[in-house]
Amino acid sequence: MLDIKFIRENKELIQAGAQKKRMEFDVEKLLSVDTIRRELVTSVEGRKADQNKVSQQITVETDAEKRNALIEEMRTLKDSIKADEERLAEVMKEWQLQMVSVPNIPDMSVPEGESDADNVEVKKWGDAQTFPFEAKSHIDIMEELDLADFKKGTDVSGFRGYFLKNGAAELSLAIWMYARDFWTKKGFSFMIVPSLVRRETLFGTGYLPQGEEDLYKTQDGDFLAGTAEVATMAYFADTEIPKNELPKKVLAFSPCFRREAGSHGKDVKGLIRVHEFFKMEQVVLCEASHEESVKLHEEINRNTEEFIESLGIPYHTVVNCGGDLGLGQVKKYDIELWVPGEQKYREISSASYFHDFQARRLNIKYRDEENKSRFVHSLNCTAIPTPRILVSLIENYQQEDGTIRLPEILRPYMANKEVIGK
RNA sequence: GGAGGAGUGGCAGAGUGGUCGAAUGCGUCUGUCUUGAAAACAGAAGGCCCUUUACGGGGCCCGUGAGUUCGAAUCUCACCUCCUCCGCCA
Repeated sequence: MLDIKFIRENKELIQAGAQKKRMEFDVEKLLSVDTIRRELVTSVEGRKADQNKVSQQITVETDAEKRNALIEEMRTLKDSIKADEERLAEVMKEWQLQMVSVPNIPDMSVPEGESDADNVEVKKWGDAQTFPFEAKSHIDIMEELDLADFKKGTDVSGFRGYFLKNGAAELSLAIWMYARDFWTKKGFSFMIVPSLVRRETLFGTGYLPQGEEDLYKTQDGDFLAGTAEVATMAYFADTEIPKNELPKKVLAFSPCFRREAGSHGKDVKGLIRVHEFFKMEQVVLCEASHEESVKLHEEINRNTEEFIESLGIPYHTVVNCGGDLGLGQVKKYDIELWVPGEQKYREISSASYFHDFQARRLNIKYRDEENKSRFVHSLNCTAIPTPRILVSLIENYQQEDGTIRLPEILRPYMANKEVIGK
């Protein structure tokens, strides 16, 4: 959500932003609804003021005759107010629908482009290693070492289902605990948050009204969130955060559920794209300053890069083009890890900032230096998702004998084991 | 799942149809006093929206949304949340 006054004064910017994001949005349509809205509000409120004045003349002491006269006088006024109020309600509904569809303006530095194919590499780390033997896919490696069961996965859970077993299950726990240590050392507070969330939380974070088909829904009308960001942001909804607690940095853990509605044919095997997974997410709230947002955006993205570097997995970072940005995002980086089995980079992390887009919808405020109430800025970035991280971890660390060497940093979390074998 | 009770400002808490954006207490801020602080005394203080160059004017907000009424924190309905008891489950 953006400020309607800002939209009014910057309609060209808004329209250009929507164009850059390849989103259909007509700012003139919103503004014409807004004009009608304001005219109606002014006229209705003027008559309400009259009505209130007359009402105040009627008190307990008013005699019956005068009372009846005044009530009669107001009857036509009331009817006219009512008619316009009904019209206003309809206009407001349309106005709100338009307002939640206004795309946030992408940053100047966001490249033009249609889709993820147009994202621009901004950093590359590590060399895609060549193996002196024939490299296998994580699926083969894991099945041979009895680390996963995809057959049972689909039998039990359905399409894209999986079981993690033995060393892979332990490795998942190890990564979680290492991530928890890594980020708490950087000043993040650790939270385990719900995945089962109410509709409003998804509106607040910008996943609704668009994108409903990607979410699992319960018979009570609640949803299973696709990221811990949803509950974490909603945790702060309708609150005022003391300024000295900003920036607020949270490492949030939760199960995540995604229907992957638009990607039926893609990545149907293995652990790349699954319906149910776990994720550690960085969520940050800060003062309403573009510079602060940019600084923290770089910082949280760098955190994940460092984490990946400590695991020794080759990656590159891309800046997402306009067409690959969500409704509320101002700018986004994706970190993609090298997957030897596919000979390409696959997304592992996504870092976005929103300015006050989410905070407006969720009503998250603080008081600035002048004691003025303002909306915070919000940002988030994947810390680490499991099991997807296992794909590149296992494939990059596979050995000729079919076993998996463990990155040293993880060994303390794996009872000092060095290798995952049979 | 069944029965009952409750939701008021930063907090506690009064208010059951008009004089209530809301008593009172605590807390907060500003003065006076003081070398300074405390105490005491005096005073101030919410959000959203429309309008105005500005000063200002106006509307809405007592969990949320509808309704009754000339007039609603107060009455009616629905929903949400919390509490108590019973049932069920871990």
